Amino acid sequence: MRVSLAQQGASAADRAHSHIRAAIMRGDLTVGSMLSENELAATLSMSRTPVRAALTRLQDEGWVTIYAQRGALVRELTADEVRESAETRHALESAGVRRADPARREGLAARLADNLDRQEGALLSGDVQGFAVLAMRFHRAFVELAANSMMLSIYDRLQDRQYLSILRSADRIFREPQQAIAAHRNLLGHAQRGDWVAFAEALDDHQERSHGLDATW
Amino acid sequence: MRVSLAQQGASAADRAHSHIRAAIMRGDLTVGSMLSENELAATLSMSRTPVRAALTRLQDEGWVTIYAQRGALVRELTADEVRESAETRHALESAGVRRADPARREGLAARLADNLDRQEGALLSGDVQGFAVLAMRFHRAFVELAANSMMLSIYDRLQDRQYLSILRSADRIFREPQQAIAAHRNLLGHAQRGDWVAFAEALDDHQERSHGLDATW
DNA sequence: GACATCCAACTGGGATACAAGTAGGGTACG
DNA sequence: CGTACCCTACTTGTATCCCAGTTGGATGTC
Repeated sequence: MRVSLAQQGASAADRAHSHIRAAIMRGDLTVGSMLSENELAATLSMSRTPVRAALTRLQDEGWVTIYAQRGALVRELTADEVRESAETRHALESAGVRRADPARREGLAARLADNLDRQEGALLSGDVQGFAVLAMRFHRAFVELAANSMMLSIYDRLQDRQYLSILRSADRIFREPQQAIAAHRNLLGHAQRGDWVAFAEALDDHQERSHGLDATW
Repeated sequence: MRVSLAQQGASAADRAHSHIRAAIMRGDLTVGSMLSENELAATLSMSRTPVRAALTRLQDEGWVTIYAQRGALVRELTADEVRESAETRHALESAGVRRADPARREGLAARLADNLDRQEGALLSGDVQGFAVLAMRFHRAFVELAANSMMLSIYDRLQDRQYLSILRSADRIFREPQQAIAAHRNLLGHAQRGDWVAFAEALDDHQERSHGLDATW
């Protein structure tokens, strides 16, 4: 999730950025609500200037839309965006598997064994949020194989942005818990063998089954 | 290149952003030079506030690094960034070919025939910049196959950011003009047949040959 | 001449002041 | 009662002001 905790050394603009972002992810600031620079500045005990900078960044990242002279609206992801994000993450995960050097690949299963166990536990105990975080980390591991920080930062932004819609569509997973786990083990197997073609196809299938065209996990 | 022309309706911050960005791409603001908010504000006849917003955005996009109380430095791409960008663009182009629906694939050769001819012309006449722009459009076409605006916007940002280093490494191409064209035709062939595995491998090769690990074209 | 110190002139970060535009409600008029 | 209008209370966008931190050169000292 990488909700960067408000560091003491950070600038006011950074604090504002992470505060607003966290509030949206928590559901504290609901989709469709209008954000006022004045209001935010007051609650954060700072002036409008850093708040404004934060909102601009949040717009670049897709969290809000700023309407001139009217305000910043907390955006919903459109169906298209959800699909496009899934396809983009697919591309990055596949590229990670494709570029993985053998040493990294072999360590992968060991590194993810614990994660998979805990996924199962979360599914059985009905811990939606816990499962979501674990699954996100699981998928991220494939991108990490590429040893490419640029891909990772792009991937992280897409995944974070989708966190809410992932939570929302979680029930679909919980109806057939074993299938999701099986799909994950399947992906891991392909990745470990370095079979990126099979991986890509399995990931297509996984994305499809998990939620029509929703998030990836 | 998409150097967004300074629109009259745009805000001062937008004007500042596109002005500075264009100046860097033109080589007017050289890598390593220090930008002063005051100075930029003066030449653009506006206050520091919009300039400041523009510089912040440019930092997010990787063009400059802002040092507190010192100024904004026009950044050079590190070798790592060049490599990582090439790998990321590789992932997106391959994904485009993979996701292309047959109808789009078939139109591709026709759509790029003219481009390829003009590439050849630019190579023969020694028009470096012209060739660079054409080659960038050529590669972009593969991403367009995915019909995914998110991928495209990510790709565009990477490609723009790399424009200068592409120009710089152009001479390597001009030493063996026929090879570059042949590689492009080869890529196009794989794409048209929908053979994304072969496409990915050929693109690896193409990137390697064009410039060790430099830009993609 | 080499080095430490200090100071003045910068820098960007943030707060505040002002300008310009929007939306919505109250009011006057038909 | 319906409608057009206007005015007020908001909103963001930009300009200006203040502050703290950095830097590099001038100065004094050894």
